[in-house]
Amino acid sequence: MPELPEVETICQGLRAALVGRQVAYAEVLRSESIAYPKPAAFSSCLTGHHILGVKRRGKYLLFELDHGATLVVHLGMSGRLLLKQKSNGIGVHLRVRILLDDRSELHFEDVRVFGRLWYIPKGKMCEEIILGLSKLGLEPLEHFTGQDLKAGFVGRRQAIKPALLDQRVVAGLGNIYADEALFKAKIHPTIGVDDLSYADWQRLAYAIKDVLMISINQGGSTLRDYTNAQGVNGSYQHYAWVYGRVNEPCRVCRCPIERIRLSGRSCHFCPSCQPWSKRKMLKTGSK
DNA sequence: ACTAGGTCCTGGTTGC
DNA sequence: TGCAACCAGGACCTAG
Repeated sequence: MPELPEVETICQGLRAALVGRQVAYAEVLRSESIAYPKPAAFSSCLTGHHILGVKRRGKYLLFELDHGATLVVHLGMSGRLLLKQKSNGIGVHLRVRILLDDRSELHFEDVRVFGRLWYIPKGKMCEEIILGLSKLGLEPLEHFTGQDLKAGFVGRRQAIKPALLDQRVVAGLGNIYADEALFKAKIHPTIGVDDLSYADWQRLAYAIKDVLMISINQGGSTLRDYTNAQGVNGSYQHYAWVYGRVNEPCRVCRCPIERIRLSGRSCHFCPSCQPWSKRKMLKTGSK
């Protein structure tokens, strides 16, 4: 599942390979993968553009094109962007194929078809077309403090774990790194956002930055589908504190890691390092 | 305004 | 062995 570290890793790899390249042709193999404009228009609009830069915002990848246009990609659950020297047949999950002027190809593969691509023409802002992008909150790797984090949840009473998945507050966190950051900050995932102390928010902001930076240095996490643009797996999963480690001993206290269901998502934590405490807990759908 | 839960989608896993 | 049911989850939508 590509979250901020995985998208950042892909972004860095693609920037090195794609800046200066020209799109020779774009082929859409699955129309649902194109969010804007219509698939046929997407192909014709993209053709001929030079790629000037590659950036990341939250979990979105933005390819800056010449003549003021932008190609935006969200990988969703299982999307991958792979650089190929030439396509050896069409893979089952290949959704969009972009041929470049040096005969290399950029393949968008996506098993579960939750990923989307947008072509934003000159004169339009990405935020006009992509609602999710317009609402994105703080970039945790930029200036980002406990105060900022606390301010993002003012007036809310949700449990902290599902709250952290809200991209309108923190851009780029997903299920893996939300669990990891809460462990590192020693905060139980079901504690309400209105019940965290200032010290909690400070520890959490620091923990979010820390787990994201460590994962970027490991090339992200590979749990099932993810690889970088060169097809190489990430390795953060080998160092994860709690995510994907249900019933395994905590790396700090040896207490078995637990998994509950919270707002429809799996949630991993150490019941000893992240104690319930005396503070108010929110009702959860845990089983 | 906020929150929980359903939906999309497919391949892997589990259970009978 | 084979089939059906279930599970994973990011973003969006709807209902309460």
